[in-house]
Amino acid sequence: MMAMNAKQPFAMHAALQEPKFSSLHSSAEAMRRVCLPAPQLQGNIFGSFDESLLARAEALAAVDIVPHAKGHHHHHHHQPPPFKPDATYHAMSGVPCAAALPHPAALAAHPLPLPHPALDGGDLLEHLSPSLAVGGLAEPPALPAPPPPAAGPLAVGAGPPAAGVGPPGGPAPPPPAAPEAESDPRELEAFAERFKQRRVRLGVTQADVGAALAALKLPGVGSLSQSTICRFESLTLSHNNMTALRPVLQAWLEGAEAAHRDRAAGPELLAGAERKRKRTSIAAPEKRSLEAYFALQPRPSSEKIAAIAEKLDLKKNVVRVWFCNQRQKQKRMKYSAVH
DNA sequence: ATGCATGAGGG
DNA sequence: CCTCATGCATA
Repeated sequence: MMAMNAKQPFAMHAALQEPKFSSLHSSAEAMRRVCLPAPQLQGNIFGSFDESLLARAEALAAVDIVPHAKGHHHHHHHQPPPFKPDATYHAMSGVPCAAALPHPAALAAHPLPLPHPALDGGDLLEHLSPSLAVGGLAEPPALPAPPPPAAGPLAVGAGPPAAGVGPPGGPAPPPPAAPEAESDPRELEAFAERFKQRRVRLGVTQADVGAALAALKLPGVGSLSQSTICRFESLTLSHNNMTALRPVLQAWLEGAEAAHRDRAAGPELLAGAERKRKRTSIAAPEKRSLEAYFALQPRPSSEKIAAIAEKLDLKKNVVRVWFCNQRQKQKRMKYSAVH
C-alpha cells in the first residue's frame, strides 16, 4: 500500500497585502528601505553603474574556466550545450534530516561585496541600460501613512470558510498569553525559542510538528511543513506570519506535552515522511550576477528580467522568481536587532 | 537551515 | 506582475 501524499494545502495565503501592520511591520519596512540605496540622482549615472556591475558580475561568472583562481570551487558548466541548462537537476537522496539534524555546517555569510563602479569594460547590457536608467529607477519613496486596520484578518487558516475563532461552546481555543498580544518582536522571539526547546524536549521533529498540526483539527489549520516550523523557530518568517502561527503552535505544544504525560492520545504526533523529487538549482556564477543586479535594482521590469535571463542563460520565470524570493528574504523578519 | 517554486489574492 | 504564506528538495 502506497501512501499517496494527499496533502491538503488549506489555503490561508496572503489575505491582505495591504498595510496591515501596526508598528512592528513598520520597522521591517523601514529596515528594508534603509537597505536600499537612495533612489535619487540616478538617471544616467545608474546606467553606468548597472553596466559595469553586471558586466563585472558576468565577467566573474565567465571566469569559471580559470585554472584555479581562489583555490576552491570548480564548476563545469557554461559549455555549449544545445539546450538551455539554466537549471541543474540533481538526484534525490531522501534525507531524513528532520529537525535534530546534526549538521556541522556553519553556514556561510553573504557579505555581498558590492563591487565599486570603478570597473568597466564590457557593455553586455547596453541594450538594457537605457531603459533601466530612466524607466526602471523610479522608486517612489513614498509611504502614505499606512492606515492601521486594527482588525486582525490574519486568517491563518481561515481561507475558504469562516473559521470563526471562538465558537460558543468551546471558546478560547488559542489561549494567547496576552489577550491583546502586542506581538512584540521580543515576545515572538522568546516564544519561538521556548517552543523549540520544549519541542526538542518532547523528542519531536519539526516535520512531526507540522504533520501533527492537522491532528489538532483546528479550524482552517491543516498541516505545515518542516520548513515552516523551522522558519518559525528561527524567526525567518514575516512578522504577520509569525503572529498567525504562534497560537497554533502553542496549541500543539500544549497538546503534545499533555499527550506526553498521558500516553494514550497522541499517536498522531509521530509521522513518517517520504519525499522524492528534484529541485532546480541556479549555478553560482549566475547567482552572483543576480545578486549584483539585485543590489542595484530589486525590482526590475519584465523586459529587464528577460534580458538578464537571456544573459545568464536562465529562464525568465526563474529569474523573476529569484527576484521575488530575494525581496521576501530581504524583507523577512529580522528585526531582532533594531526596534 | 535554505533555495527555488507554486498559488491565492489584489492591481 | 507583485506580495505573501508555504512547501519540496537540498546542502
